[in-house]
Amino acid sequence: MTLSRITFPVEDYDLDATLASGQAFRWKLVDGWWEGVVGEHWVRLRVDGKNLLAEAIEPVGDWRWLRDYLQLDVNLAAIVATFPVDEPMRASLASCHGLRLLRQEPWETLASFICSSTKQIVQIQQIIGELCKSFGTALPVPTGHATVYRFPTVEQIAALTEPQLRGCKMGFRAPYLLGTAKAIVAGEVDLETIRKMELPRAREELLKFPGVGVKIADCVLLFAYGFDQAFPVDVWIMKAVQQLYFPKRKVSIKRLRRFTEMHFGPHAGYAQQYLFHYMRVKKREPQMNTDGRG
DNA sequence: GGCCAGGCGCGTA
DNA sequence: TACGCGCATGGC
Repeated sequence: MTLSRITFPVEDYDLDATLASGQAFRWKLVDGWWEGVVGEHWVRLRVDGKNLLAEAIEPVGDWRWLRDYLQLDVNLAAIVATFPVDEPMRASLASCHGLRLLRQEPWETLASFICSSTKQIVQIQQIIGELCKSFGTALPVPTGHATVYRFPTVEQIAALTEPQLRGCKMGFRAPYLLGTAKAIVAGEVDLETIRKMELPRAREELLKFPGVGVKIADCVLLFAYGFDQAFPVDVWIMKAVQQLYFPKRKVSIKRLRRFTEMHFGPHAGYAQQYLFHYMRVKKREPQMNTDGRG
């Protein structure tokens, strides 16, 4: 098999932060490269100065699948310019320049986040890894590299049993994933149609799936469909908004939601990702100040 | 060994 | 509408 290489000029693209930020779960750092699977392609990535290097197995075609996945044409500075100017956002941006949102395949994103509820990111990675290895189709890889697998198709998952899924350590999420796959195969909800909908209608459609509430729906809307206004509120974001914006009084989830919808602008989802990243870094390095000078 | 993790669904008030 | 709880599993 032939390996194909390409270089993309990039600016402000923090590959490490982006691929490890809990929006995608299949990337592994191997010998300084991020190795993963995008669609039916094994691929590895590295940023060197102002270049993003990519390698994949032929045939790779025009690389558009990768450009789209990595959102290389997005003008991050223009997005950041729409963020509110306040201390929490300043600190969040200071914690990480170049954090991006990916554009992932809807089914993989939906299935992954159904498996994400009350799980740590490392555990989600484990579950998804098991799922792909057990039920996904093997893909060609360069010689000397471990075999990788496609994310299982909707049909492949729908054909399984609950115990088979539980074998991937997903516990009580198994019937949710199975039910969702079956609903799609039965044509009850069409993931491609959602692409063309307005955000509220799109969210409504996703909420029809078992195991999908507002949080998981918003993750899919943001990470797969590119609805930048979607603002997933998980425990970290709850904590972030409560601590950083309302330190003196306890706010209800309802008020908190209304605040985020008003406050963060047309690219609220990006702002959310910076807040999420900031809170996680802050917990890891509690001795550091927000400006990084210690 | 208890606590928590990128929640959801359901029962009860 | 608004809580509160159980649900599997594993890292720390």
